[in-house]
Amino acid sequence: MHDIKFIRDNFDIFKKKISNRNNSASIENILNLDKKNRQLIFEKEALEKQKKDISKSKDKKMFEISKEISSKIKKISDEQLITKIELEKIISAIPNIPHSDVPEGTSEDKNKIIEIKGEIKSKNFKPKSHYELGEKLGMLDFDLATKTTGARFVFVKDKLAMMERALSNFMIDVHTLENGYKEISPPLFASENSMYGTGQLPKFENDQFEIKLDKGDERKFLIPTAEVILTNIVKNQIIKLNDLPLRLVASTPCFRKEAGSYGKDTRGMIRQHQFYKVELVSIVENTKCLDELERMTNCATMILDKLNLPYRKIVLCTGDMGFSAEKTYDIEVWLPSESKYREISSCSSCGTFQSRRMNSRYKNSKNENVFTGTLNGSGLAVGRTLIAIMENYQIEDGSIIIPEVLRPYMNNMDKISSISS
RNA sequence: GGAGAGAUGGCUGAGUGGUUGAAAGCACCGGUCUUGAAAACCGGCAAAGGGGCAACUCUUUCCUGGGUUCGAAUCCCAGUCUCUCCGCCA
Repeated sequence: MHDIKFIRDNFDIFKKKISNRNNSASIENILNLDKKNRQLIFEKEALEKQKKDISKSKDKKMFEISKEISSKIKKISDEQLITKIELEKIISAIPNIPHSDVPEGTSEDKNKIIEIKGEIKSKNFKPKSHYELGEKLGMLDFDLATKTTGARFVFVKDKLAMMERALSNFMIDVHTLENGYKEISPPLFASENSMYGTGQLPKFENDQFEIKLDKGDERKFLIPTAEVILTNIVKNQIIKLNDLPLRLVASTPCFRKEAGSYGKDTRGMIRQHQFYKVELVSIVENTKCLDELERMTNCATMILDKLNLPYRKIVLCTGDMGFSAEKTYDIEVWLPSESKYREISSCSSCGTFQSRRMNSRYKNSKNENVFTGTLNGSGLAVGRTLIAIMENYQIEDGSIIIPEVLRPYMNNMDKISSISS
């Protein structure tokens, strides 16, 4: 959520910054609505004052007048409420303002590569895709998922299932033991309000799976990422300065409709309706967001370093960032079968954008209540990491060498092959 | 699912129709004392929003939404959530 005062005082700057993002919201009406809203508040408060004075005076002669004032107040405050809702509807659909050091651009070609790391090992055979490898091993079964569930799901079986589980455990261990994150096992449902807090609603409802409840009261959604539920932990809260930074990690399934991705990545498990992800969330003093973003991104790349997977780090341009982000690094891992880098992590600072929506604050050193900074990043997407290992660690016969660091998590096996299983 | 109890400021917790925005305690901030700290003592301390260059001022808010009343934390109705007991259950 944006600060209306900032918009009011810096409308041209605001407009310009927002125009860099893929944003369709019409913002021209904001100033008018804001002005109208404040005018109505002013009128309403003047009447409320009159009424209050009468009540205090306990002057029976004035009681009738007070009743008349009440009906006037009702009328004005109804109109004010409508105005305010309309204003909030517009503002809540406007994405965050990009940080000033984010490159401008409308599409991904303007993203900037920051770093390329890890050795891409050339193979003396044609690398297979993860789904060829997995199906040949009998450990990835897309047809079975189609039978039981539908498109964009997969059964992971046997040693690959074990590796998937090992990856989650390995990543969480690194983040809890080395990087100072606290492990959380959260609910996988989020309330409508929580979804609003992190910015999935109202604009991206079509991407979300809503739960059908027995009773018709509050709406619930399957989390599209643990970011939603972890970040909302601090919703409506005033945190003590001493308790910051708050660093949380969770491994959870994530559920996404992938609306608008029809035809994209239909083969394999790159893009599924359900996938595991280890998510990092930091709640920090709002002055420390960018430092924390660097730190968090390093925590994510650390996993790839330990797994010896080649990757690159890019900074997203203004038009390619997610709704709530002010700055985002994507980490892309090398996939030999496609001869390209594919996203495996995305780390974002949201500044105070989410905390305004959530009303999450802390007392700063001057003892003032100020909005927290929130960050989230994948550390990493487990399914895609599995893919990356399969493809990068494959040998000619279709077996997969298990990365050293994972072996302790897999009964010290060193290889997955159809023969051994 | 059945029966009760409850929801008040960062936290704990008084308060059943008229200076109650709300006692008290804790926490926090400032000060005195101390070589320093602690303790003790003194003072300050809710939030959001509006107006004003500012000092300041006004409005709203005691779970949420309605209602009664000139006036509601306090009375009435509906809802949400929490706790206790019983039942059921991984």
